[in-house]
Amino acid sequence: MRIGYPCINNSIGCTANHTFRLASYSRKKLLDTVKENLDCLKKTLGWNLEHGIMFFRIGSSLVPFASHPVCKVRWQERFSDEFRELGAFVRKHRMRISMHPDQFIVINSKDKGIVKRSVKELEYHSQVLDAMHLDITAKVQLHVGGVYGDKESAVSRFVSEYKKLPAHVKRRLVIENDERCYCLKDCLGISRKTGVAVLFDSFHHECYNKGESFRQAVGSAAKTWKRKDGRPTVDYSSQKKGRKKGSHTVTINTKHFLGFIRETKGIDPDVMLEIKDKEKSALKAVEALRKKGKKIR
DNA sequence: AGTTGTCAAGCTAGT
DNA sequence: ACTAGCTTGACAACT
Repeated sequence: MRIGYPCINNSIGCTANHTFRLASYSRKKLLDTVKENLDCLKKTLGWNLEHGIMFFRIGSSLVPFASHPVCKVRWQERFSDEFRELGAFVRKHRMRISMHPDQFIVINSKDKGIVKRSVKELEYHSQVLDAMHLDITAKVQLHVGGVYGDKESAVSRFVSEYKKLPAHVKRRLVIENDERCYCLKDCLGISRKTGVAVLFDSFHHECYNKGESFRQAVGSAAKTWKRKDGRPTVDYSSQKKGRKKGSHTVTINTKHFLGFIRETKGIDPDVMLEIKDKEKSALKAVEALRKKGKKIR
């Protein structure tokens, strides 16, 4: 079992998420920014290793505007050495990497343009992991998308768009239950139609579910993962007190977390903590699990 | 140097 | 009609 956090480490004084305004795009600006981001990513993974955190989500702006028509730079080739080195580090230490395209990526949209741009963005995400020469256990996780007042049609659009995706995208793509539109049951239905693996999000499940316990839910999602997909991964968070339903907690609630982990016994997924204070909660989680005698790689 | 409005992109529920 | 929330964070123009 690995513990991870998404996109940014606030303890090390750099981020791998530098971007810039589209209006100030230039070839040089892109190259400088990517170099800076890759340097920081290396530093972040080094810090993670030192602290026993073996799972990390790379932010989508690692290569800003990579899927935008403005970007003509062959960044995979330009930075092939850097990507390869990062990937070698990940493989050497048996770390896990994931990515999560943001909310604008909607492959079941009714708007063909949105679908097309979304596919481009999915290709970019896969290309980053490909450039690192990571096997297909490095996943790209995506929400199903919009409902548009007719879930049945929206699902069938998802299924048909999914089937058309390039193979290099499909082999990394997993779908995640969300807190409003597509619950775990919906995702499992899509999985049956497509073979796509389902990444279980515990907090979204708490917001929107069909009465399944954590244990049942984690178990049924895990069954959609094939051997080649690696250990199932789950997202974990909890509600921020006093805020709107769906707000992520600022720091980990250790008791709630350990309760969740207890429900995953025997499945032992890799756990991504979607919590605002990022690496701080990841450290708390690792420590809490070690105290319980859990083996954390 | 520090603050604040704005940023490529979408959708839904709540006010 | 408008905003919060989602991986909210980071840039860039302003005090």
